[in-house]
Amino acid sequence: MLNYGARELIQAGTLPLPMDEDIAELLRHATLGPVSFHPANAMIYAQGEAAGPLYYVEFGTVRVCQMAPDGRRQIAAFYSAGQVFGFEPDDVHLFYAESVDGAGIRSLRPKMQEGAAGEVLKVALRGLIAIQSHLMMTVRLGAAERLAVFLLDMMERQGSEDSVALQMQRTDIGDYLGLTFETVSRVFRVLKDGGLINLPTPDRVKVISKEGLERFCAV
Amino acid sequence: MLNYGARELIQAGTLPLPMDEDIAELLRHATLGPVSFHPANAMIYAQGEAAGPLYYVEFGTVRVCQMAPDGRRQIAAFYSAGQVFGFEPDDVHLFYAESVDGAGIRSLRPKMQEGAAGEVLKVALRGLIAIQSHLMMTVRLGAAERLAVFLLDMMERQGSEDSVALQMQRTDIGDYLGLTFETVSRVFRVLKDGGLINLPTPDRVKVISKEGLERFCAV
DNA sequence: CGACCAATTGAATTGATTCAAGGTCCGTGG
DNA sequence: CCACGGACCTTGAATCAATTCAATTGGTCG
Repeated sequence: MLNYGARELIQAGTLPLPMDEDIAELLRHATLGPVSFHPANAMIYAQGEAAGPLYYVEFGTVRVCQMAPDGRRQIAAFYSAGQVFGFEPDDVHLFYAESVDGAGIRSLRPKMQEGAAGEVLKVALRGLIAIQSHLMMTVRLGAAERLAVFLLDMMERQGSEDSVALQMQRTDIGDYLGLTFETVSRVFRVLKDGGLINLPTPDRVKVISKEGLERFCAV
Repeated sequence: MLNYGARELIQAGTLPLPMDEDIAELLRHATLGPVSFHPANAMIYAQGEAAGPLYYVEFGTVRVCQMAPDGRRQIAAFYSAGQVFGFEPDDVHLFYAESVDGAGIRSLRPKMQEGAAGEVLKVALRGLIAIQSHLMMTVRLGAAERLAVFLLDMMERQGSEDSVALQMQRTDIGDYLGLTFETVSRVFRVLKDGGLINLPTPDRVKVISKEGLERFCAV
């Protein structure tokens, strides 16, 4: 369901994929602010703050996270150029957003009088589903499987068949996958020793066997 | 946000709470089928099957799950009397639903021509958010914390201040919390030895210190 | 060159799982 | 009525995966 109104537009995916058509449609019914630059690790909005506009990523990468009272951080999603974030189901932000690597962000205010509500909902729902299926895979998979899924998603997002640029550091990957950064590092080594990937530099992954990665995560 | 249209009606909660107003409104714009009885463990709809109507729980408990190819099962949510389930973001069921303990179910077909789409979306979104925040807590909490959160949620759902009736067995609780049934059993013992709960019977939990349980899961 | 930050690696520890018995409750049939 | 069988729950011991703690390496920028 949801085939009652929002239908076929929603597709599960582990990472929020760029969904050009819907976003384009959303942009058409919205006023975009100017590009503001957020240096690495700068906060975009805070947990607990009143939810305001949406945000459109012009360049760079953004992480949307939740902080537990014990200090542990869970990253719900990464957003990169062309994607929209800032949806939250409440008037107050339950999550906070930060620039990962220096990002250009525009505020995006849907023109409600033009009936943009439907467009907003579509994009919002897709985002929710993406986060949900990411969490679903996270709870049941082991460390190596999680990283394999992550790499395959990144390849798809970046439109590459054999390499991934990691815009975020190990700690971010860990908090996204529910692992420590040491475990992420160790798993990279396991995949490398297994001949599935290469790490020419810490922030670039050369995928040698996509099939090998896929074999891990048969979901 | 989603404060564009679906707003304040959506509230995060770990378990889908009965949301009388919204559900009542949804029922008003829908045709309800007769009550059909599903004995314990009977399937209500299958994974992969075309998504059809929604379902309203008259009595009993229902579990909505996903099966991984390796045979591991993840329960996304439990639904009990007065709740609606069967929402899925696709034309095809990504999840399957079963009766837990013998449940009476009515099919529920929204009357789209009467503009029921909005009502459906509200209820659907709340369900998604509930599942999401449940998964969010699952990934980062330890076994005892997960069970504490679960018990507190059950208390709230059942409107009790000091006891919980467990309609489901240990395996179900385990698959819901991402634990094995042995671990669930062991954690019950730990909580009991810690003086936080009592287990007069395996399916009834007497909560001695709600504060003690809450101290665990400060989220 | 030195300082700093990220990443890697190792060793010990923890937490949950797996495998393997028992124990309890309940319904059925002798 | 009691014995038996089966389903579920509990408990224990060994194992395994990931974390924690502790260096060490590598790269980058003053």
